[in-house]
Amino acid sequence: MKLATWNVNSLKVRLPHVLKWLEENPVDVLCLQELKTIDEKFPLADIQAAGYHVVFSGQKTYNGVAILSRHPITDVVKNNPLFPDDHQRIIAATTAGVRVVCVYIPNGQSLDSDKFTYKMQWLKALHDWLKDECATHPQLALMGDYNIAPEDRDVCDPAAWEGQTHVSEPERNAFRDLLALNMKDAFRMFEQPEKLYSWWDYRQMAFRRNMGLRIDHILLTQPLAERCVECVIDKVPRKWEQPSDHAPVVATLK
DNA sequence: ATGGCGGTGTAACACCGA
Repeated sequence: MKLATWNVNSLKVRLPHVLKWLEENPVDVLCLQELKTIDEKFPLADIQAAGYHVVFSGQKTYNGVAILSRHPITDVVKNNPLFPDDHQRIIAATTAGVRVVCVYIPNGQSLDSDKFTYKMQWLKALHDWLKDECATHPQLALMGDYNIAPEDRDVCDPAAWEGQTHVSEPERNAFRDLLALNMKDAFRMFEQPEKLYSWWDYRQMAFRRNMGLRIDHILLTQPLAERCVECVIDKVPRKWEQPSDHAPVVATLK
């Protein structure tokens, strides 16, 4: 069984990429972030025609998340019940026996901004909610765009990023707090190539120069971690025409 | 130091992302 996550940066623009990628990578579950579209404009028929069940929570212009699955989807929750939020950044559901929590964690902009305060409050509320969710659902996967590079080895140029959002100690502490809910970063369970990232800026030919960050993650509770045999970042669709700036992350469970 | 690029909304540029 394969679980994947991908920030598509506009599903309207990236639908052909998603369909092509799913054809080549028929994963069981795919979490999407940054749909940037209202629910009325969600390409439901195209996704269903590709053989997927789907649930989604969108809004105009920003944010928006979805869960696609080859298996029936039940018990859908939109947003964190502990954190009233105008942004559509969380959708959770049960499929194939797994509680899938799809997140688009706030960017944070800069450490002295109101958006950073929002990010940290959002992360604390996520932790508090997941504490209960993990107890209720022992087989839980927290997947999405975290906008956090957990360690310096997840950053192309740590010196250049110092003092910026995504790499700060408060954010990294929040990431460790999630791991402390007895979850494993699937990517780090295995030997990995050095300098492998999941996001590269559109500017300055950052992808060709591999100037990236690893900010998209799959965290697995212990029972799922025990089943996990591989976790990869697929850089292939980042090379396609008009790509998302993020690459999919894929975990394989036995 | 600033803006690079790309998407959205809207119809020339502002806002946002990371």
